[in-house]
Amino acid sequence: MSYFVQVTGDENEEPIEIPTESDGTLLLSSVEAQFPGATGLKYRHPASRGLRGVRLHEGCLHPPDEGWKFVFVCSFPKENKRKSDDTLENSMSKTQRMEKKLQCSDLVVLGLPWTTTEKELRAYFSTFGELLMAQVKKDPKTGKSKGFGFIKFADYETQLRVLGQRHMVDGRHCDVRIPNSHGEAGTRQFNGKVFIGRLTEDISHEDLRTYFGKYGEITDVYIPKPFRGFAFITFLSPEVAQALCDEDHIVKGTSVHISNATPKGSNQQNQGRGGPGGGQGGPDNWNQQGPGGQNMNPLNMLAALTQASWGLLGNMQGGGGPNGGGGQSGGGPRFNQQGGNTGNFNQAGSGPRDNSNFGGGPAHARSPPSSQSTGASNYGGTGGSYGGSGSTGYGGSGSYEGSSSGYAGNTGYGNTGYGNTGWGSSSGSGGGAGAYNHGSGW
DNA sequence: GTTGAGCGTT
Repeated sequence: MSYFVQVTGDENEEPIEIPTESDGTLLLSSVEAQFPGATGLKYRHPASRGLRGVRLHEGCLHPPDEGWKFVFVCSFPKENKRKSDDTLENSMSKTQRMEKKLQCSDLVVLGLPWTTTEKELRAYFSTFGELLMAQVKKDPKTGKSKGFGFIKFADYETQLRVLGQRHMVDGRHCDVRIPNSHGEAGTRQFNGKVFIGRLTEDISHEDLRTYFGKYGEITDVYIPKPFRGFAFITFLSPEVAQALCDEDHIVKGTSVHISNATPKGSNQQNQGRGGPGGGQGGPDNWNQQGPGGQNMNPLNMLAALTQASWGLLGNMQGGGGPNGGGGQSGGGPRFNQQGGNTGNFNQAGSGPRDNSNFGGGPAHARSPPSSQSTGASNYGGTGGSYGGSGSTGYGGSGSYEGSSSGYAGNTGYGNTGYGNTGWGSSSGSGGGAGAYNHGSGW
């Protein structure tokens, strides 16, 4: 049984109760579920009146000597501070307004303890967001749990978030996946996972979170033990993950290499991932795939991912943006290394604290907030949302090596583009060379 | 009374 810790994003806000693990620790991921971008907790000690940090080790927050009896306040990296949910909900509503609402699917929860009840299942997953359904499958005769269940969330972002990480229910690691009841390959949902190579042992979970948190909200960090020289980081936004791919970054003085994390056992660079492969499995189901494949450039992936996973397709008509190239052939998005003016991923709002990102954080900024320029956004147009009203221009002035490509014409989201059939299915109706518009997925 | 990869009586 777990205890509930009162956590707030700001000292003046009403706390949210977040369940601890059975060992009494509180998972940072549980906190992040409610407070995206949080990197730790602090509390005001009654005696010293000072703020004290909560010990964090490998994603587990350890209670102070006094226990979890205080109200704990989230720590955020520098300017990343944000109120718990305004950014989230703002961007969400915008996203949903412009698109048919991103629909949640039932999710299967594998690996539940035999003893976990529906109530407990609900209690746990409710901490991520509104839960519409929770059931534990049982043997009709004995009434005993079969060790798995199903849940469904109300908000798609919640689903994304939950899919993006491992879970601990009643002391057991559980996996949440999109069900494949129809036998075949099943549905692998891209969850923004990247492979971090050339890692050194002195780089911790926290180091990775701190460093890469600049680029977007992180939902999971996994460093295999014993140490193997690499790690996986999962971003809430697949775009952020893809944008970082194939880059070198200096973390704690070490140059680590970021590349795509692909499911083990299939080399599917060119297969279009028709039936998205294997599950959303644990970290060990992933291995590195060399970045060299011809279709593996970030833009390709971005195209597919953006369309597929965010369901912007039907409306991705290009043009119209401030710098829009008209028609359906806006230039491909260019990711600015340093937030230059051509950055299509800079949001319209010019400030470093742009509340229009999907994940709340600098989700689409290719660079840390501090270096964001005032470049107009072609990503969403008005309001700088992920497809706000008005412009839908994805393209714009920044092209990729001069090629232009359309982003329109994907087949959609729910049952075709993303979830169940595959998501390399862009039809490529864009103009120009269409270089990034193939249905080959990645 | 056990178990630990998987996929749902409606």
